[in-house]
Amino acid sequence: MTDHFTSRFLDARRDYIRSRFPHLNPMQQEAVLHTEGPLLILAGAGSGKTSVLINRVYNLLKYGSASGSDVLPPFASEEMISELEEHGALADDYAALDPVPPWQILAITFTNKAAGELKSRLEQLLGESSRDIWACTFHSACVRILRRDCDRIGFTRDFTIYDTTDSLSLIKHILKDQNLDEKYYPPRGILSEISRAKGDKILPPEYCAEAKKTINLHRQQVGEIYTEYMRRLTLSDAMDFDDLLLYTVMLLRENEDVLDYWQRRFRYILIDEYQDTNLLQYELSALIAGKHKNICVVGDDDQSIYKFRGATIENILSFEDQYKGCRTIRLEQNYRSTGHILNAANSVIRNNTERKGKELWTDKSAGDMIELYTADSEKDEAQYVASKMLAGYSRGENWRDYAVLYRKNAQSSSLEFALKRNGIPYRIYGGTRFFDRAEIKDILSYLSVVSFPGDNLRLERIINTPPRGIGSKSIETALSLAAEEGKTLFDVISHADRYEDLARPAMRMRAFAVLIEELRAFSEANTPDLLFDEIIEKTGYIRALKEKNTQEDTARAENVEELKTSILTYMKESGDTTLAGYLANVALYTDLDNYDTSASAVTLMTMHSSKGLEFPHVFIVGMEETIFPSMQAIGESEEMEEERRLCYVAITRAMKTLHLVCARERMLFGRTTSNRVSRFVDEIPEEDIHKTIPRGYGFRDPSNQTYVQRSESSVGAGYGSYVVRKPAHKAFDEHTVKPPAPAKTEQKPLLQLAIGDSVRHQAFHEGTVVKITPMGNDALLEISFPSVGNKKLMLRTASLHMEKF
DNA sequence: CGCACCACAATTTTT
DNA sequence: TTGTGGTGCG
Repeated sequence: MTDHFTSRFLDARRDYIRSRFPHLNPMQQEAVLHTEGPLLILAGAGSGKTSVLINRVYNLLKYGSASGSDVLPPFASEEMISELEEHGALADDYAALDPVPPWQILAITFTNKAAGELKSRLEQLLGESSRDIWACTFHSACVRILRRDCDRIGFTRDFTIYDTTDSLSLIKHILKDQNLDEKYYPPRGILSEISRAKGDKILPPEYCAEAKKTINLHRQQVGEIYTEYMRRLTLSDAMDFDDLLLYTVMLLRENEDVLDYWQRRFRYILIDEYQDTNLLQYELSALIAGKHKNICVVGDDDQSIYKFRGATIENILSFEDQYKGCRTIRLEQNYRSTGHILNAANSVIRNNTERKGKELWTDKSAGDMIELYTADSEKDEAQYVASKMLAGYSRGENWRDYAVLYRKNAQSSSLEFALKRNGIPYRIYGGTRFFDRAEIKDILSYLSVVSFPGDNLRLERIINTPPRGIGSKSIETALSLAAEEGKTLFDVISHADRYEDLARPAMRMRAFAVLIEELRAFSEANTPDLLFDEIIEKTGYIRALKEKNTQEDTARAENVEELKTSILTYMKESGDTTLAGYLANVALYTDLDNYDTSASAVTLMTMHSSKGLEFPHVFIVGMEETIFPSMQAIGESEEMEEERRLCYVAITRAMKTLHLVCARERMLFGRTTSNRVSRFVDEIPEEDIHKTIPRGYGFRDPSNQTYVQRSESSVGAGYGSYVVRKPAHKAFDEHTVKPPAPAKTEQKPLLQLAIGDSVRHQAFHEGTVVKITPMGNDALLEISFPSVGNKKLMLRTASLHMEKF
């Protein structure tokens, strides 16, 4: 066989395999075909990276290393070449070289949701065999690795996972015990300091040593807290989120056989959102990939928005140095957004200096221009958003195609009100999470304590919930007794009668300990869902809530019921009926995992949570200095760049239309404030954005341009508008001179309605008034619309979009 | 021991 | 403005 033959065979094979991915562009194909050795994919927003990931896995499973290898199969022949070239029936078999078994692939994503999506798309493409692929987050991968060998690092198989709330409350306890003032030692700050240390692989001894050198008393004290924090976690057989990574790295570093096992096991590693990884995650991936070096990372330095929680953009910026001979592929064709939107995104991000440099392009049309609307107030801002949505809905758009993005969660409330008043269905993501609710934490604490009574933190949480006459004083006494004797709180309360100091609560404490023992015995023989019932029954938790009979407590009781659903779902989906398994799963679970794209409702979320999602129509509200960019980023160039990346992320969520909204004044911490329009708006080229200032603003812009009327037929009264044809650089003057108060809101007279009246609504069409409830100088209407069902609308708002007939 | 009231602060967030 | 946490009283 000649070299010529070899290269002909390899070419034919590669071309054949490439032809199996006709739906991908050449760059994407390259990324799919490069199977051997390190690969860095710089994937811009909307460039189809998920597609690439999935097809890469498909290629590995189907053709193995064939497309990336120069090894010939045994018995390579001329016939095989022609079969490949002609795409014959046997071509598939001839092309394959050592197909990769699914269990040798590890695909790491950042959220459970992304992992779930990856899994389901792989299953669609590959069927059954995709089951054995590890598609999970760093954290859940670590849990699985740790469970196998946790005895080597001094944990039991059933170690529990502390979430941020647990960690926070542990920190608070330690502060209290060490007589430290939360004012000078803010628990959140301490926790993120500890988290940062762990992320940089600095353990308490090293941290304390470093702190001693600095003669910084505060830091030394933090070192003490850190030491104690770790000590107590270990005592409770618990790990926090960072520990999962930390201990896994330590396990692999210190145990060659374990490292060897996992290195052999995972021949191919894929990591998504690499720009969001920290040092620990980098090290973990380097360890596992250490043998085969088949590591493929996907990321976008421009979308790195989590530096504040320890992500280091360095990982992606220096990947090429860390893996010599690495292949870098850029995916710059955007399949999501139309021209103006993309141009705006490129123009904004170009102002950052710390980046690899990447320019998105599209072969789509320019599409609609970006709209900038300058609202009066946050109320007006919200009403504008609602009106635009109603207009869209009346043109046949679906609610689910709309999203409103904002910088911080607190901005959601005015939007919520506006959407409610207008009868627009919406969903809010973020804010307080289901698993962070007190009642859920309570029940989960019961489950944890049943699983491991040595967990002082959680035992303390439930010892008097619902109230059973064990007050904080008694708990404190018991805790210090436990500390003195080196026992757990549970040990002490089990034998409370042996301690003089606990004479009074002794009976109640023992009764509680007996309750836990009984539940433990029960859990030995029963599945978690039955244990849940038993806990509710024996503790009277729901009963206590229902007795209060307030609306809030009823909602709480419902949440608790909902928790049972989560247990049942877990048991059904994983086939695992162990309590420890469920608890680990729950700790790693978040609300975003519940994100349901099929619901017919508009989406409200922070720009951060929107990463990875896309919507046909996007509104970004609060485009004002001190809000976005946020107050704390102003004057800090690194943070400003992160804000700008956030802006880039937000803009690139939009597929067809993008509305930016700023408010002339808004209520901030109970004060009316007025801020200049966001610098990011200025960074968008004039030809991509169309600035609207509502009728009634009688002020001149600095460049003395005339306002030109523009017709806006689709939206009702209140949003007819004037436009600056060649807008001034700023939407309004930079010193905060307030323009004369506009007289523009609710120019339409209120409708005079009675029950039974027929109305025609702009978006919901014809309907009949079925109920009117006066509320102050407004009224709550309930109108029956044959096309959409019953809607509750506020009279004042609805009058803008509705007429009587 | 539980509840009510007042002071105080106030991004972003996944696991 | 809103939510939280601490204190003081019943």
